[in-house]
Amino acid sequence: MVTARQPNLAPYAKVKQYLKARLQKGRWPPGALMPSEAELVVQFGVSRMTVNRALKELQVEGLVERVQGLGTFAAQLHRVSSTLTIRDLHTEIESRGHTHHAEVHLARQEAATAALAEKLGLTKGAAVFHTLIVHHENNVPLQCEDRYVNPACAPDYLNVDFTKTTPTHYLLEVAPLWEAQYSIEAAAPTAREAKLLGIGRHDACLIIVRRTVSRNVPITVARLVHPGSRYLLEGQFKP
Amino acid sequence: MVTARQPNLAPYAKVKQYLKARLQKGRWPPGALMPSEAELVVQFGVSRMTVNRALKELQVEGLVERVQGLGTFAAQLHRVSSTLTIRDLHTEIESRGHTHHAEVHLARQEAATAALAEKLGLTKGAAVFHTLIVHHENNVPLQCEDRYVNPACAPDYLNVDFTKTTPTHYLLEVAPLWEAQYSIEAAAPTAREAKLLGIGRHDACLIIVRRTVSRNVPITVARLVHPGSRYLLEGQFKP
DNA sequence: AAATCGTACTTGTCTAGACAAGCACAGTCA
DNA sequence: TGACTGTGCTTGTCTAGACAAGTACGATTT
Repeated sequence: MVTARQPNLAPYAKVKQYLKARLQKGRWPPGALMPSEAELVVQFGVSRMTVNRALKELQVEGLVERVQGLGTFAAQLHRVSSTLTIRDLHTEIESRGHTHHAEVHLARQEAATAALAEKLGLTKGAAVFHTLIVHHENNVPLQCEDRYVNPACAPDYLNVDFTKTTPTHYLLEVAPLWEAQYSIEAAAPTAREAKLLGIGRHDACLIIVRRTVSRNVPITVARLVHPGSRYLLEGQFKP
Repeated sequence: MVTARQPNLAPYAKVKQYLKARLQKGRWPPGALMPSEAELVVQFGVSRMTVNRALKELQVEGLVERVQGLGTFAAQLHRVSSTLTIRDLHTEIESRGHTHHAEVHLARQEAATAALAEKLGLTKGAAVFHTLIVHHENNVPLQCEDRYVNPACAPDYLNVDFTKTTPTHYLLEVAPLWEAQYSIEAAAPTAREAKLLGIGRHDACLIIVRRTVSRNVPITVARLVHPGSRYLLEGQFKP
């Protein structure tokens, strides 16, 4: 037993660390049967609940697979999955130590088209709030935010000063987030977007379309257009 | 107590469901103090370990925050984060019920440039494997895969028939995945990529650059170029 | 007034044992 | 041969109690 690295580690954490280290060293190839809870109980001299916790956490992390009646198996790791976090742009820019400012190009009430009404759970022609805001990082346009909001969720939306707070931030305050769908694609901007972002009509853009729902009521649909040359989504995966 | 929806639900799951439902209804605004474990023990007539499990799982899901000595609080939900899974392209296409085939345009050994050697943990001029493969979905080019592989991790890489198995799949078999970094951006393809994908030189592409590491040894660096009009990354967030 | 201490409450973790449920496999019976 | 049954393994879940550790707050002392 060579697990005496961290003497003050909790017992469940010791078991977990031991298994994780051996998994990484390739002790159990993907799909191989790992020691049972009973064996680990004897090996570490702890109770079964403690071993169970270690294994359950490894299962949540995707490192092992457990089957009742069969045993615990080393996971295949046949996928690269990582947590993609879409944060509030203002926060993201500030955290880089840069300055953020927003230009509000449009903020008004409109009548919903059929397609939009569908997405926001309204009827065609119902009132919706529409804002068009360009966000700058160090005075360079970074994002064109074209957003429609369900007035029922945020009646005061149009009175907010969006040069001081972002729509994302305001909406999260007003309506706690309970569901979101997004899609990411590369495409050319519309003529208007190109002009607002100060880029060419045929420059590639990274476009995120996001729809959020709170308590089963659609809140907002947003189209976020970023100049491809200035925006990068990054991520990391580590078990 | 109105939690008798699922009579056969395990006790810990009942507690969890109860709290989740009330959180969603806004019973506790973000940051509010929620019932303590002791209170829930009395309310549900279960042991503390059972309540603890329910709360711990809600914590892992990001719905509550717990502070030792203070209590359990409703989480802020001030972030949209979801698991972005990058799967093997072959599997992804097949799961859509479409056919996949690959054209191998290049598969040879080369000498590493300085930049490449850096990324693969080799010295400049060392041997690297280089493949250039175009993947088709229903005979339409979907991805141009430009990949460099560390020969130490996969000595037989160049002998694999990549019309039958994808490099991603083969490498995951040979070297279990332990770390990956990726970036996603929108940009124009190179002239060669445009030709291989059958698109215009100025059409927007979604480009994923991925670097994977196994057991602290870099395995491969890949540049995956997708025509923007034919590829979409989608995701969902739901607590 | 400021620093210290004690107390009550919280979550974090562990134990030893229990029963249920799922799976594989050997043995039995028709 | 084929269907059934028992047995021994596994994980899934629960219990009642215990001690540790962190926080807030009031009471006491300096």
